[in-house]
Amino acid sequence: MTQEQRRIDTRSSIISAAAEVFSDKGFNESGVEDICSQAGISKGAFYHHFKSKQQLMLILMDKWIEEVARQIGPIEEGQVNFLELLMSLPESMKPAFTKVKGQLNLFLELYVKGLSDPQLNSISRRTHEKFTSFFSYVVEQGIKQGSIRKVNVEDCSKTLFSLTIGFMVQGMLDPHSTDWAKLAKESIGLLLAPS
Amino acid sequence: MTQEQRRIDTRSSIISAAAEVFSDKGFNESGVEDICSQAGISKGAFYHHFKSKQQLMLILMDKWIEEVARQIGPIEEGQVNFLELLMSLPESMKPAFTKVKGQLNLFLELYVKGLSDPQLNSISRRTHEKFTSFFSYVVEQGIKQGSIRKVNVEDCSKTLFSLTIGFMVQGMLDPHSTDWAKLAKESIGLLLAPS
Amino acid sequence: MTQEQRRIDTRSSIISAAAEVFSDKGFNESGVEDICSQAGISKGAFYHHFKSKQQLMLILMDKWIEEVARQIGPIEEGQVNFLELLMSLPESMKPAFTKVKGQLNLFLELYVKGLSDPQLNSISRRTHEKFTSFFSYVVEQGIKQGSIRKVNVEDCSKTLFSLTIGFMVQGMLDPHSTDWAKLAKESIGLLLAPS
Amino acid sequence: MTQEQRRIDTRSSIISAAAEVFSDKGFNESGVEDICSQAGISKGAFYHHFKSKQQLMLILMDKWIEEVARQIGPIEEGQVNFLELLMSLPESMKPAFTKVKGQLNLFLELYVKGLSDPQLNSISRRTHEKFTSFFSYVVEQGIKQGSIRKVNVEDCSKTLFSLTIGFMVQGMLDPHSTDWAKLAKESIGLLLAPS
DNA sequence: ACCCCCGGGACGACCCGTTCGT
DNA sequence: ACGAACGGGTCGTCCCGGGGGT
Repeated sequence: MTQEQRRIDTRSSIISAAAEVFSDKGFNESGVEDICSQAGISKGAFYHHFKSKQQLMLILMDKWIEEVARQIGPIEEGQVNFLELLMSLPESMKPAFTKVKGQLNLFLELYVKGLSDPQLNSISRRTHEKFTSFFSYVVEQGIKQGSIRKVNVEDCSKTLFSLTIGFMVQGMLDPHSTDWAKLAKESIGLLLAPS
Repeated sequence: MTQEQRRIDTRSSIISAAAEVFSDKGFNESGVEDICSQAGISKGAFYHHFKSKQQLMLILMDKWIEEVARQIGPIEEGQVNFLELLMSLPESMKPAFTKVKGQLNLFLELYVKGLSDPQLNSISRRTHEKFTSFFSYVVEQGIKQGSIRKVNVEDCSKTLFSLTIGFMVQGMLDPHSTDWAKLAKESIGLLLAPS
Repeated sequence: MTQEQRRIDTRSSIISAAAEVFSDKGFNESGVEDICSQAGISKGAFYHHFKSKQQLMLILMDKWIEEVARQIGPIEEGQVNFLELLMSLPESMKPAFTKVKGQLNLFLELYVKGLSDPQLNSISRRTHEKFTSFFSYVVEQGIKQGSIRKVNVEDCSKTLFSLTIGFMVQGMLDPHSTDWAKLAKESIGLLLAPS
Repeated sequence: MTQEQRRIDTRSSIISAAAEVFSDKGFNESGVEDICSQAGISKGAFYHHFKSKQQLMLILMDKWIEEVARQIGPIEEGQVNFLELLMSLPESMKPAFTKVKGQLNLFLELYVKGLSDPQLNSISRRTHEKFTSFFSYVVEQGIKQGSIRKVNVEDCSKTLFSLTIGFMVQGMLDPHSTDWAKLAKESIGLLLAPS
């Protein structure tokens, strides 16, 4: 039991150390050594738990993707206005994003690398899939409900994904001069409100 | 003169070799050695012309940014419908993008890195600035003209930039299943057409 | 008793795993990990039974040497022709060698290392001693018997050892093109048959 | 020119440093670092000249093999007694061997590894070939000349190779108690002298 | 007493961007 | 413009110890 506990502790201390270090300096610029000393363990321990730096990072990304999926996932069934849900999303995710602010760097770095690097490709694809399937669902429901204009669901979710990425990027580049959440909200409104 | 010519030739051969190699393997993964052998020169020559790998890359990005600016820049004054100009932009840039397809990888990689890395930050900022100022101009004119709905110009250009980045990314992830240019066009229409 | 049995089982499973792994990949190239997983035990168990990889290997070699000694050892007292005994030795050992074919690699590797490495020196010395003392005995008897030409016994056994090693090596290098046992037999005949 | 000279100097200083270090500690036990500091150069220089530790060692072995081939190679055409040539060989090679005494360790280590390791196999094969073809030639001539008994040339050269290896090994194990060259001479005599 | 897992930390070969003498 | 040399840094591996658990 104690043994099992120790294992888990060490493992998660490595993971959170890695999250921090990667976020700080980027993947390539982070050494395994850095992560180890940050986690207070040895390289032996590191390679006992993970077979490579890359694998650790993949795991990290998986967690991130699942985390995001969990945040956008649960739509309270009930009397929701789906358009409003969508429009309020940026605002409601703001705290989540600012919390893991550093992570976003890493995530985007890897996401973009995944566009061309076959080894990381699944990161990009899965992220894309999580978001677009969510958007598709919401838009579809909104259309049924009448709160969202009749649009092509597939296309629409892709456009929404564009906005998501685009505003993320701009939010990182210049976090303060603009209220990105508000802007996103308005854009969504323009796109989807019934005329 | 011959000296001068040779100098310029070498320099540009390095640059285009770098463009190719970087695009192929990414910045970190490309060695100076690779670039040199691709350009058919020695490391001595390389460091004679550029003081570091990073500097070369910065120069490369500069060229890229200027190139893009040149492509979107010249608006034929005259009887243009500014909304249509905007809407046809994705389509008209398609060949330009597919031609330098590999470059886009590199550009996005660096652009995203620049979001957090102070050394590369100017890449991201300047790119953003080029695009948004162009969008601002066009939207402004369009509003005057009446072809574009009355919107906040600043905000609108940011939204357009979001779409630009977002569709670029998705276009790289999955170039064939969707006609991204058409989709972008429609999105722009929804956003900007006078109601 | 059950305890004791288990202990012995584990121990010998480690030993035979080591024999296999070492033979396969050589001593340096074999990791303790490899041996453990091959034996189906943990590293902890390994170090419970043996104090180091090297010690295990020493033990392994000891077994090998004793095994060989046992094979060449028992000479049926009685009406043997000692020359014929010697000449038929290569043939009769052929099956023994081909069976443990892989082992021979390891043995020679360590034997040769032992020539210069003080830590392994006893391997080489003891092997040499086992063979030469056996040869000495046989030759001596053969001379008494008259089946072997009058030669210097010491020198002769050294020459026989040379042939042993030499044909082993060549047999490994090229097992099939030549009938090494037959060749060895003839060589021995030439050397020892009474003129 | 000076540049070229420097290149050659460095290269050969690495090679001789490697010869020394390898001989001293064996291949696996020698670090690239050791070789570099022994040669008074940096790791960068090392990898500029050789692509791996292994490749360097292969080159070293090549040189060794060629060197040995050169030593046994040139048979003065003229009035030689081929049997005597063969019998005096061990004696005449004694100085050559004692000079490169340390090398022999390494050579045997690699030779034996080459028996099973495909990457090193050429070392063993080529060595074997150099020796046996030399022996074949001499024996053949000796037979024509009448100084050597009529034997199967191929088989005979293999037996001679056995003796070569066998006495080398024993000579390393115990250099002083026995006059190996003399012993080898006698063995050859027994094998090849016309009856 | 036997065995397991976890961990330690030194060290391995190799690569890299860069400088400097020619 | 060349290419030899530099030397610090990389990830990953290795052999081994020690504290829990059965």
